[in-house]
Amino acid sequence: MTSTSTFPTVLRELLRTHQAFLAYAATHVHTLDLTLPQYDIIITLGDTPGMTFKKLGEKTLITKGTLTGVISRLEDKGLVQRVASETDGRSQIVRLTATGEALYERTFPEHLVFINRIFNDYSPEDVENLESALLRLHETVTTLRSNGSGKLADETDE
Amino acid sequence: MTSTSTFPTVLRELLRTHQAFLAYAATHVHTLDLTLPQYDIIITLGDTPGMTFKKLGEKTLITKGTLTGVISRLEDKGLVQRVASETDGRSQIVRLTATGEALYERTFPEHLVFINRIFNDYSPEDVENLESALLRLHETVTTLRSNGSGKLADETDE
DNA sequence: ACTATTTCGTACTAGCTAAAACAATAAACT
DNA sequence: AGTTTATTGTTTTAGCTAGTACGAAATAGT
Repeated sequence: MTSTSTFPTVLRELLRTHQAFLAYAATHVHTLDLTLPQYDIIITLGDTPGMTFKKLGEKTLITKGTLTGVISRLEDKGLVQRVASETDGRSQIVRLTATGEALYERTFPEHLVFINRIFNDYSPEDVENLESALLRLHETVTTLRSNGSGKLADETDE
Repeated sequence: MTSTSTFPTVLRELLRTHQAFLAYAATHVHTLDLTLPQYDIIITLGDTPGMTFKKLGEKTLITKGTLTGVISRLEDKGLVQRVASETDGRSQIVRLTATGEALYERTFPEHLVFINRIFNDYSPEDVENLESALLRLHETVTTLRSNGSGKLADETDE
């Protein structure tokens, strides 16, 4: 490491790529007058009878506090609705309204085409390699986080 | 592609990995009472005579509007300062104060160790492969974005 | 039954984000 | 010179984000 580098370049590239992908996806979603998280909710609820906040948050990677706001905005737009759970007094079921379902049916196929265009020039192995490389990094980071969280300086040897 | 998948799984994994990495990096940075973007500014300015908002934004991937706020908060903490450019009446130079410089000197080495721990079990080729895979995805997305931005259905040929 | 703990969604805070509109300055062009 | 046009940083707006505290309901433990 000669390192005038700040974050190692691989990680900076992870941020850059992530950002570029979000910007790309947004170009399509914004034509629907929705934000990316909002559309993520729509396509997650599409073809389902609805689900609890908890499950919806797990699938979309949106934390519950944030989710409350996103769902409220979608409710204002008439695309989703909250229904009290019958089995659990604490839970709310979120599901698409008829309008939301119609939006999903109308736009999701073209959204898939739009997204999948990215991989036009990828072979199936290319995609798989990329995915497993990301998974490895993900798992490495997660493991580190649950172990030596916060502090370092413990030791460099081992 | 059979795809009942929402976002293709590779891309969802990109988001997840990105998110996991940020969470990991944050565990260290938060011990310094700084946010991730704030610390990113510190280490970008470290060992430099300062730079304009424009350049700082390009390096950290923070847009100018956001940058104004981040810099102001760092200024309130006494870590950076704005200096009017002598050559360009529009430009402001941002640079570390003595306190900021001291913080940088004191914390950056351990930050590097903390981040580089991620790649302990990676061979140099592993790192390089990961980086080039990300670069390929990045470039693909960027190219698509500048071409068929927004609309699809135009044509699949070219 | 009765307290204690956990879980679920909401409310609130500080902060990041992109996008658009703006004022001041600079550069380019006549 | 004087008039566009572009660039720089700030402001404003709507929205996402994590984190914390909260009330209500469920579960566990006694």
